[in-house]
Amino acid sequence: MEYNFLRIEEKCRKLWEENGVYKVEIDPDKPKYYVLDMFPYPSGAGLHVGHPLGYIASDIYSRYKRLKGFNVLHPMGYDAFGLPAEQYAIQTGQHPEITTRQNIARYREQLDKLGFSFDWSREVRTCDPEYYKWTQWAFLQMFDSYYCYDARQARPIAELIEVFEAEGNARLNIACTEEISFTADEWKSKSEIERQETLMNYRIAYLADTMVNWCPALGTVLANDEVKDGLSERGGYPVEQRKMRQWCLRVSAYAERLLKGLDEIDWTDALKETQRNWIGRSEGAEIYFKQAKKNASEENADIVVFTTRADTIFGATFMVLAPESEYVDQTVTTDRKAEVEAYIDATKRRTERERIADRKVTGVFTGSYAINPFTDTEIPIWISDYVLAGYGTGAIMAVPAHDSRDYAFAKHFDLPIVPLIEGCDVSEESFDAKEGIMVNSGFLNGLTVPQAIAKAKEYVAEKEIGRIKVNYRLRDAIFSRQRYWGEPFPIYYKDEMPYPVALNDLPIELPEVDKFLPTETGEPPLGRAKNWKYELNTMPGFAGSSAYYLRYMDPHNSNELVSSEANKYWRDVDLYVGGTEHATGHLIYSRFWNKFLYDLGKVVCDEPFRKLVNQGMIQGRSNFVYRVKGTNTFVSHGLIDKYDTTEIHVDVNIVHNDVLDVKQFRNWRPEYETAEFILEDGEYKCGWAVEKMSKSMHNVVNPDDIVVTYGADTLRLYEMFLGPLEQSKPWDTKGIDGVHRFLRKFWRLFHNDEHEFYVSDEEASPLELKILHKTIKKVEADIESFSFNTAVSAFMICVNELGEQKCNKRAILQELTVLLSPFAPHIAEELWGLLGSDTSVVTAEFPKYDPALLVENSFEYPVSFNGKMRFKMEFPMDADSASIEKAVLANPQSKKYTEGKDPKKIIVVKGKIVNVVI
RNA sequence: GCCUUGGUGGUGGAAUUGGUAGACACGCGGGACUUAAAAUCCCGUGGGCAGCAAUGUCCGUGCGGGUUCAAGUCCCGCCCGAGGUACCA
Repeated sequence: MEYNFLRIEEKCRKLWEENGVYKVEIDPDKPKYYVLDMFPYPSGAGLHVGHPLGYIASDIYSRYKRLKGFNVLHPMGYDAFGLPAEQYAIQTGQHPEITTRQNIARYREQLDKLGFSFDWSREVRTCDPEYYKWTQWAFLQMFDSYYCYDARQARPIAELIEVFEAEGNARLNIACTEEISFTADEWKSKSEIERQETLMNYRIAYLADTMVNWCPALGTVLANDEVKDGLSERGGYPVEQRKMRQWCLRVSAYAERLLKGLDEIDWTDALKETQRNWIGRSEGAEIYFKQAKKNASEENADIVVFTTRADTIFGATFMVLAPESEYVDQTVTTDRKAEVEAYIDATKRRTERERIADRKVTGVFTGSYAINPFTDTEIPIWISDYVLAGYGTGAIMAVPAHDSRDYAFAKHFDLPIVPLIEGCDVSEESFDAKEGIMVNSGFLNGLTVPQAIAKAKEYVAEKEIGRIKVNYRLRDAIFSRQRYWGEPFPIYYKDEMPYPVALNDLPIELPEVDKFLPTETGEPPLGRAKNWKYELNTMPGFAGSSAYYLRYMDPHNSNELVSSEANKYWRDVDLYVGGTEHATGHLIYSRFWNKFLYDLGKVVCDEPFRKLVNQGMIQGRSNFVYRVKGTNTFVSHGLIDKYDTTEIHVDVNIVHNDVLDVKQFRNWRPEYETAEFILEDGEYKCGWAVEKMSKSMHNVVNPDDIVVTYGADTLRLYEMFLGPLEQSKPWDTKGIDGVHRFLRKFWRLFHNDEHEFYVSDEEASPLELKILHKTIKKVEADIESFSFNTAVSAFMICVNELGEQKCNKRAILQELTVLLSPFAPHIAEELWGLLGSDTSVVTAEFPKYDPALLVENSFEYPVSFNGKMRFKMEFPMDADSASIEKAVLANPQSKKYTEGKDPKKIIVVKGKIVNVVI
């Protein structure tokens, strides 16, 4: 009976399945623990070895927590709506639902082979109407809510209407799209449509004309986090700015809470920092600039700017408006009109990518002037695309001496530069640092920059020439997609105004269409559906993934997203494992969504994910062969300098430790059947490179292949052994043999030379117990700190040491088996059975280590002289410093290093080291 | 540019948080078993110098300084890689 992993693993899967060992129910007698993986998008390529990395880690932790007596919720599902399935559908006509279902089946098959302890009875799929019913439901709740800054929470729209009827909106401090004001009478005199339009200004899910990232190639808009460098994340197509009427979510209303919440959760600093930057809180002031009389009428509104450097206002020598700014109309003078329009037109035509690519200074003068409220001087108003319409007020006061962008602009258009900080040199570049003493700044002179900022803000507020303001970079999420394969909006239109579908009518199911393309008139694909009376857009990918962790708590509930009983028991995700790529997308939206549901009283936790661990990405490691040009001869990597060769990617699955399997290579492709090889040391050595894992580079390693060759337990251990979980690393099968060897050795501890299962009932020796308990202690500490690579090492050391002892004692092996079960569940289960247990190892108890067994009675002290370790000495554990000092000096070897001198000092660190200073 | 990370043998990576650098594994070299191979096991393996040898000795954690009895670890100044972000006022 050799270690036959294929037989063992199949047997275990069946056993677990038949006994439903991973099924979990609410159990008030046990503490809960919720371990969640970011659910995968089931792509057509199937699972590669990179996917399971995080799943293995979370599975180890889940199994560990189970052994520790926790009631562990560890579910899995699929993020099944998305672009690739739809793109495939457009190309082939195959319905995305069919391909998605096939892909899911394939994923499931692959996942099952790896021995995960998921409770599949709780599986969710975002494209399932029973699931997206609750996505639609949440949307309607947002449609029916507004955000109150004073209460710091979302409230029902009905409440707002009451206030409007009673006193208008003057006293409200609420999140809105546009600042407007009206009285109760004005509200009452509004028509139904006007009222709906007004309410739209406050809804958390609202419709608005916004600048969106439009991707013509995909025919849809994209969220900011779906655009990378001006290209779409999926497909890499150009993206341009366009004004469109779109559904949006008022995420920005939650900016402050999203920021504050970060302080309470156990995420890495790097990830929290990324979110903080994305939210981008900046404290500053809005300052009102009057337009100079000579070219302004009385009604012209003040131009409001946002600045974090109110202290520099004495150096504001001009103003700049964004080309899309609403101030453009009131400032442009008749004689400048043509030029200004030409400029605005030109900027509109440039895509974001073009703007990033060539960063030339461009701009145009409006012809108008504004009055600097601090200096009372007139300053020109310009327009330039370096000012963004979407941030602050879309207008700035330019301080060329202390802002590099303003500086470049001033130099280019020859505008005055006034330095405001003592001793700074602005002849070559601006002085952007917030340090130094103010000069040329009236009443701010002599103050330090931070003092001046505070004083200037105070002044602005006092004189009512502006107000103190906190600005956020975080923008509302665009929530419409002009796509087929997504959740339909539960919205219908009457007189062009949107109205919610009744809750009883949910879900609004995705209709059938003849093609998955936009209609001839340019409407989204849903425009093709017969008798479709609802919104034609669908929801974006992040809609379905924003609250899926709640649905797992109560996945079959048809009355509620999650029952309050289930929610009160499972509360929040204790451990969330996934990639960093979701830092500014899913992990912001989810937190927002959860906070909204929290405001509604539907969930009990404000933050959804208590602890978050990011697994690193697994990159591909490509291999190359080198063909001599014009021949079918291939040269080993060490000899390529001597030939003129072409580098060719070779399938990594026929390369082992960078050595090509020549026979398999000849069979790989027909054209290589007759290949000749120039070998070195009798082998063909391949070149290699680390690249993204992809089909075209022939470096995709499928977990199935590894499982067939080595077994799931080896794969699990190896992926953990590869290095720290958080670190990105190339996949490399070098070394997998070592891990497999460990499992075989482990197996042999229980088997005699005739391959029969054999354990002795003898009592374990103190040394054997010590080995075991040392391992228990180390492995437990490593699991707790997610240091799975060192835990695997500890197992290897343990087995080596027990092997030396020829230890096959039942007591030792029983505990060791349980200890190993989170890492290599199949082999552990099999041995557990062989040891005579009639229950599964899954339900065993994690062994407790006994500190008494680890106590040493002597310790080997390294003895150093001037910090250099020279030799070691044995001491009893209870030796005191004085006796150690004495013994060290009495040691004949010491004489050599003290060179006859008396030591100046002797440092004894108990249990650590002795250092003699000469 | 800014933020976050990381830099240790031929390779992946350890190092109890300031206390024996290189655990564990791969690879490589040597040996045992075998007709042979596979499998398995044992020994060696950072570099230099000295020695038949046990061993001794110096140098070594990206670079240059510093603090300390003691630095891979702390401080200051650089260099390089990875990820995020960027006319955010």
